[in-house]
Amino acid sequence: MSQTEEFSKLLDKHQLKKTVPRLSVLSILKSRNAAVSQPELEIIFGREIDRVTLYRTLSTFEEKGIIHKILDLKGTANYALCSDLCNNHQHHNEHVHFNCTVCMGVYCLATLPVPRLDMPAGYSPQNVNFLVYGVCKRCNEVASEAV
Amino acid sequence: MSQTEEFSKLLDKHQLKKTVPRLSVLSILKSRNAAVSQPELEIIFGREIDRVTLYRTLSTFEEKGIIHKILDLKGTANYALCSDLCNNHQHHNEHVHFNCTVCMGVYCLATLPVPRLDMPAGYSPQNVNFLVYGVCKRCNEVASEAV
DNA sequence: TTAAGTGCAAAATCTTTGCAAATGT
DNA sequence: ACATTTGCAAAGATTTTGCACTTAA
Repeated sequence: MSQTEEFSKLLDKHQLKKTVPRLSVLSILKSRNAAVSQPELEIIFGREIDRVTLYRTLSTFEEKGIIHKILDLKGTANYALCSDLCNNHQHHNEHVHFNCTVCMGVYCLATLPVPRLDMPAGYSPQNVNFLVYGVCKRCNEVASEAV
Repeated sequence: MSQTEEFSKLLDKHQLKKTVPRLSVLSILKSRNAAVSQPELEIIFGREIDRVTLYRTLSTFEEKGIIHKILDLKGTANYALCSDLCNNHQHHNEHVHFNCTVCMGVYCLATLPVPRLDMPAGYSPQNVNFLVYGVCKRCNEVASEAV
């Protein structure tokens, strides 16, 4: 299935029209293996997509469970496509994210399972968000080359 | 040791002057066992402390490692006093936080240790942030009484 | 006394809202 | 043709900056 078909199907599934801004956002997010920050998306699209449209696109996608939001160190929103397991009721994006303090990139560590936790009595957990701060692989490599 | 003495010592330790805004902020945070959001602090202080002063107070406290910041569901900053283990180089606030989706409160689950994680090769972790979303004890109780 | 800290005003950002025009189905 | 979605303008909210006045040491 081509990417265009895939996106069409995805938007259809959620009764969303296939508009240029929506397809562009999906295309960018699909092309990355890291989460993309909202400011970065604004820069990528420039005048092609209005800033307000971007806000609305991202929030409808998030409501529908098409993408998920990761808040980084600075509280900036970063977005990544959800896996097929996501739906609009419960996001199963239960993997660990890594936020690099050098390049500020947000990476999904899909291979690391989120450990199980025993909540104190009375608390009903719904979702978890595990974020590790540190220096990512690429920034570590750049640092060692510079020596 | 009285609370006043305690705060004086804390501020001295970090070469910060003992001003009214700083002592007030410490006093509020000390009186809570949950983290307090910045908007809530603004409401609590009203005209007593300028909004800008509050921003500056919170950011210097965070830099010095006196308090730590937890970003909630909505990306709003919540602040809590650090334990004695914190210092300004490395915050050892490695415990799990719970963010209630009903009352929006942020609670420190100090009894729950943060599980150890094996990072993929090349990544240098510095700090972790484990946030669980759900319904807190009090909101669960209120809900069951209402039935 | 004097360096640090505060408060006010104002700038710079970020986010939301209302509505007319454009677009997808 | 019609409901949805977009883009613009403008309002609202949040955060930062500059500077004169105040305060702690």
